[in-house]
Amino acid sequence: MSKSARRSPKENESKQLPIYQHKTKLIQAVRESSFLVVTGETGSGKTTQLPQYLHEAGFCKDGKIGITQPRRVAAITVAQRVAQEMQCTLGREVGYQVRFDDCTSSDTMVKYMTDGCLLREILADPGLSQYSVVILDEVHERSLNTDILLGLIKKMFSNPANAPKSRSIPLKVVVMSATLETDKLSAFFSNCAVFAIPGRTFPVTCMFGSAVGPKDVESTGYVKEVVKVALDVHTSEMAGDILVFLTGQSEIERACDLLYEKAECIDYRYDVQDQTVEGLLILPLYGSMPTDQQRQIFQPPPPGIRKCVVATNIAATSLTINGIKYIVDSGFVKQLNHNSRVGMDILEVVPISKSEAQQRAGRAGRTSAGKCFRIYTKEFWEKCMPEYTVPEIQRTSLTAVVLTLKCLGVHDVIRFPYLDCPEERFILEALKQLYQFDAIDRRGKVTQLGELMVEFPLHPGLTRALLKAASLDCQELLLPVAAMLSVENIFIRPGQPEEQKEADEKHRKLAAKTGGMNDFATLLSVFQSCKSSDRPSVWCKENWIHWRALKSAFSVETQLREILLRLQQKRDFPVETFDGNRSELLRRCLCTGYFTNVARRSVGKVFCTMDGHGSMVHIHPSSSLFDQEAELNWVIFHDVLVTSRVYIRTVCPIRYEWVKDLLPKLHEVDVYELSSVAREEVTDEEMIKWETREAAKRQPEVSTEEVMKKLEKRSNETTVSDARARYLQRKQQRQQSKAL
DNA sequence: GAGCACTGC
Repeated sequence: MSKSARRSPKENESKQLPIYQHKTKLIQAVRESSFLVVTGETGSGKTTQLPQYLHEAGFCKDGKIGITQPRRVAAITVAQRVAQEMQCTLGREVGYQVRFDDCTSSDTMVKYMTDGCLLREILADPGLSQYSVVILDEVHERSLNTDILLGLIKKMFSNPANAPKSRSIPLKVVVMSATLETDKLSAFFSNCAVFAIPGRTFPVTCMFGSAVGPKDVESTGYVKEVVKVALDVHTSEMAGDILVFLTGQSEIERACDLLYEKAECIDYRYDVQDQTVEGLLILPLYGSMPTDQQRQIFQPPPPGIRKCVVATNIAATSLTINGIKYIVDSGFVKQLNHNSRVGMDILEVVPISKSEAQQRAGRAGRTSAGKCFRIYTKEFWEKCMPEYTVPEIQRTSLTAVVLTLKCLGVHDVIRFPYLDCPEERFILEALKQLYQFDAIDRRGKVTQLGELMVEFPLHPGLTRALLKAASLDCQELLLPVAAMLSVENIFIRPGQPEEQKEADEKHRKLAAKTGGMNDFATLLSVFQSCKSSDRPSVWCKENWIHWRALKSAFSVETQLREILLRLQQKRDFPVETFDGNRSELLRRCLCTGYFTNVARRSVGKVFCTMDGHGSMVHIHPSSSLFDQEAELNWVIFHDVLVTSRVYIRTVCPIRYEWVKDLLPKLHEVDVYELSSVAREEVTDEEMIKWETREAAKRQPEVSTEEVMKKLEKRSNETTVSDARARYLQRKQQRQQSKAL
């Protein structure tokens, strides 16, 4: 196809982009070496232009150009724009692939996709033989999947002997990032060249405040302060919209309430048409908000009225709002951190990093020069805020990641080339869990079961339960449950007390339909009731269920069903039989994947986990088992939430006999022994030595009951009580500030 | 006796 014949009306526009001047040199740089780092801030045009340049320069002769994005919307919208610029139909030469939506064809030469999709492709084709160029975009965001891809690609090149032989020509790799830590990226890829492209944004003036200092890391006074600053901006600054960054839904609603109170006006929730307060349009924005309400954010305000969006971090990367000129930054974010010592995820409010603060400020300079009002002091910035956000790979449970790596032939998961290494105990914990699920054996080798498990986009425990169900021919029970547990929370709990009462009542009724004693069964019932309903969205509204979440659960269930069917046709599945009732069948399948999440009643309403940490937990009030008088001695649970107490959520009662044979597995393997196995494949000789040592350690006279008694005596983990103490302190301060 | 940020397969 000739260049002149395809001159696009957008071409002149593309030539205006900062990247255009570097076109020849960029193509040259990609030709000359295997790796290239390209840096450039927003507006440089790197995401849309570079793939086109490479396409034009003939890089598609031997394969596709693949470009990864951390988010679905980005992959789709960028592909749309590039297809338009190249004047072709989306899905032909230019396409995209995200979960549930594959818009590519055999003609596709330039393919945008999410990083998770490319990772899945590597599983099927470790040499990425279809690609001539792989471009990893937004690497500075350090998403889990991008980090894994970086390591895998580095490994692919580091040992030529290991390199897949399916390729005829060497792969070209381009890593694109904002101008952060570029030296680190270059060093990671054998000191490759770095290409810097200037961005095209406007200057943002940042100002520090006086309200939050180093002593206020635990306080919540920032909501009031943020409101004050926003009102100041409104009364004293030139025209331009305001974006306020807070940490969560309740805070945002409180801030919006305060904004109205201060301006003596009506409640924004009741009169959507009249949200203006003395020329200020107040709009909350957070992820779980209904989509039609979210859409309002993007509409320009009426003439003469200033828009003030009060948002979570969703506005930092995922959504871009036009016309923002002022930022009010609280300096905090809500972050999910995995704690390997307790095997729990803890959601906590922490100060943002300096790089994140700059990212937030940058949101004010998209269309013109802006201002960023930070409510914290310069001292807070210096003493409390880290340079960079801890990458996801260092604060997340690695069970699924380690299984993926193992299936890709990475035996030594500890010495895998990570850009930033996760703590060794995170990896050991993952190995231990995989061993407990029978996904790997004692040598750390993937079992047949593990090979099946890696195919499912689920947490390995849930996959384990699903596969058990499949072998008992009752997958119909588990498929919906697995789907429901892997989407966002489906139960709506509104802020208004009256609505809250109504929602709780509806949810209680839904639980009662299945006997009111099993939260997993409730999920199954909600799924089925909604699916068989004539008007599912209306059914959801009536029952205070998130229609959007349920819709995605339907898609997930279909996908899981397809994967299962494919595997059943391809491989031999173990077949077992079971006689017992349906409720027992469901619970027994769940036990196979959740025996790491078993708790036993200790004293009164307190339960004690059996996972080796012996944490004291309570059943969450949202559970149908909360306050049940019935004999409840053993339960399994889906997750843990640390707030005023350590709560377990999505719970169901089980019989001790069902997990009796599984529980010893929790203490069978010493993680430090596993670590030596993790490092490399051991020889038979070493293995025999190790097995002998293990056998000596396993004393047959120690019964499960005794192990459990020992476990119950262990005190609660300090980090959990720390998190709890922090929570209580915040709550108290909040109440005090309310009382004032 | 109730406090779930955001992504992704």
